[in-house]
Amino acid sequence: MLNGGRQRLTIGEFARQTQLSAKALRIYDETGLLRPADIDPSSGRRRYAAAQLRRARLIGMLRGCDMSLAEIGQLLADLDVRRELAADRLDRHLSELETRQTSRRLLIRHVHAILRGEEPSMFEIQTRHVPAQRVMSVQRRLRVQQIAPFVREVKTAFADHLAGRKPTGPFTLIFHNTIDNESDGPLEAVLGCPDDVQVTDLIGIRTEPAHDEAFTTITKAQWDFPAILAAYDAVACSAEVTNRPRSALSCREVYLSEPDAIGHDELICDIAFPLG
Amino acid sequence: MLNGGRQRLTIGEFARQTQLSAKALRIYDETGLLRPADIDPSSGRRRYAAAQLRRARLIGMLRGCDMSLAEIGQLLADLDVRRELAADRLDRHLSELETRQTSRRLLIRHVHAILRGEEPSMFEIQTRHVPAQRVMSVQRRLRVQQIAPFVREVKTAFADHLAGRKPTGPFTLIFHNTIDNESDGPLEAVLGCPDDVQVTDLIGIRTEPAHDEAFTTITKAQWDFPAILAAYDAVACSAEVTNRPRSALSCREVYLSEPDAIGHDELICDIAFPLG
DNA sequence: CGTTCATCTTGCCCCAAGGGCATCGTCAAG
DNA sequence: CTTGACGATGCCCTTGGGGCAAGATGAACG
Repeated sequence: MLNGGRQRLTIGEFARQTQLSAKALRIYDETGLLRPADIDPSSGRRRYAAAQLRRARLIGMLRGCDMSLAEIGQLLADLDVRRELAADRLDRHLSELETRQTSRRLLIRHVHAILRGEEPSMFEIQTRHVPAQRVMSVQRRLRVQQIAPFVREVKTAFADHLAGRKPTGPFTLIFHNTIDNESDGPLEAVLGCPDDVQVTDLIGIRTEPAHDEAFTTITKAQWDFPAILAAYDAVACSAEVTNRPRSALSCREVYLSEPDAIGHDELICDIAFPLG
Repeated sequence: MLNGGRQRLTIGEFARQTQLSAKALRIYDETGLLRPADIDPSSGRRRYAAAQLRRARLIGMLRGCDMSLAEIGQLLADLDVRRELAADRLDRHLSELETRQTSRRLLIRHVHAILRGEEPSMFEIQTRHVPAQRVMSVQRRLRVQQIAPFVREVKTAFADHLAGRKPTGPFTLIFHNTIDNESDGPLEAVLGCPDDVQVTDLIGIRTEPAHDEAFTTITKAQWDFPAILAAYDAVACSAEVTNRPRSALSCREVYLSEPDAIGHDELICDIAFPLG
């Protein structure tokens, strides 16, 4: 037989040889991740080539590593271009997994201390007064994965707008679930600025009122999700917070360092709860 | 004020103070994980007590550690009984996370070698002849989490049925995707037995045909999911398998040791592919 | 007192990555 | 030619919510 007559495997046979389910293979076909070598035009049956087994098993292993189909698709596209790109993507995925695991470990230590009835020893809670301050402000609704790009964008915009002048206060993320405005925006980024800085299309100007706040300073390792929940919990449970009424202001992260520029054990920001 | 008049928080206020979403709180209410302290009978509004903040934050942190709501519910129930039970459950969860991460790391090493174009160095593939053998057999369709209990049950049944006599072959799991219609193929557990052993309600008797097979022997660490996919891949990609036609027989795991009785670096089983 | 607007309620649809079932079409062996 | 094993498709289910709509309510303001 000629070209069209090469050995073809039915979906069941292919599934058996790849440890994948037929249903999964149909999904990989639909999403374009792994198209069968050809499809019988009369019956619609998928016919796979033996040469596709490698790719199918690779997909199965990457899924086993909790990589999403979308990311697997990108990795396979990279692989067709240059092997190193795919290897780099895999390395990035592994390092995300490791960061996440380290973070969960840290959080579980905190929860364990709580379950044993101990008071949180990993965080030192302090109190301070913050004077009123004029700030540049950008506010937006976004999902967890969109936070990092948003922060990068806003930092650039703030720096451009200051045009070389010094900010008058630290870069701060404010997590309000409530805003009297139209946008029910969860996240606001602010940066203290001199009096003569004006609004732009992107950047608003407002005055953050003076207040007291309870806070704790955390390292970059404690800042990764989900470990950061431990810090929030520690501040929220502290006597300073529970013994005074909560302020109408939302809780916030006050940055001391540039996240990309520091190591995991260096201090990165304060987790701060305004007090009423 | 008396009992009913204590300070109550609306769902929005409660959400803000716990870093949870209102939607999540409604789900925790529906599932009984965290019922509001009371509900306004006329408007149906949920009203939370300040004392519930601790439990809510605990739930948030456990979710951050990828614990399911069902398991969180069990942990909280344990917590009401005795603190140590909850702490033990948390430890078990962490150790599952660690095992999983170790396993993914191992699998990613294998995938990395593949991406670099190397041939798998972590597995030595061998070939052997397996003579025909009379076996006790139990076959069932089940999901991944059901495998361990099934194996325990079947091992006990086999041991009881042999009544002290020695099995004539190793305990083996055979993964046929091919028996029933669609879905994850059923799992068959077999154990070599003397000629006079008879069938029971649970246990069937059949003769496994003689065949050649390619196999590799793996450690317990390599046996955990998903790392075991690397071993399957290595055997499936080996010259022994690709250069000979596949047998009609399904691939299998031939056990050398009792999983619960060995350490992570000890040998546990062969991954074997029958050859045609 | 009424009005506004923020907030709350429920209900519905959506996500990934399939599992499982039913129905119907097809292929191959006896 | 029949039968039974496969395959294709479509629909509903899962987890833990996100998002939105419509309607009800509460509180603050004039």
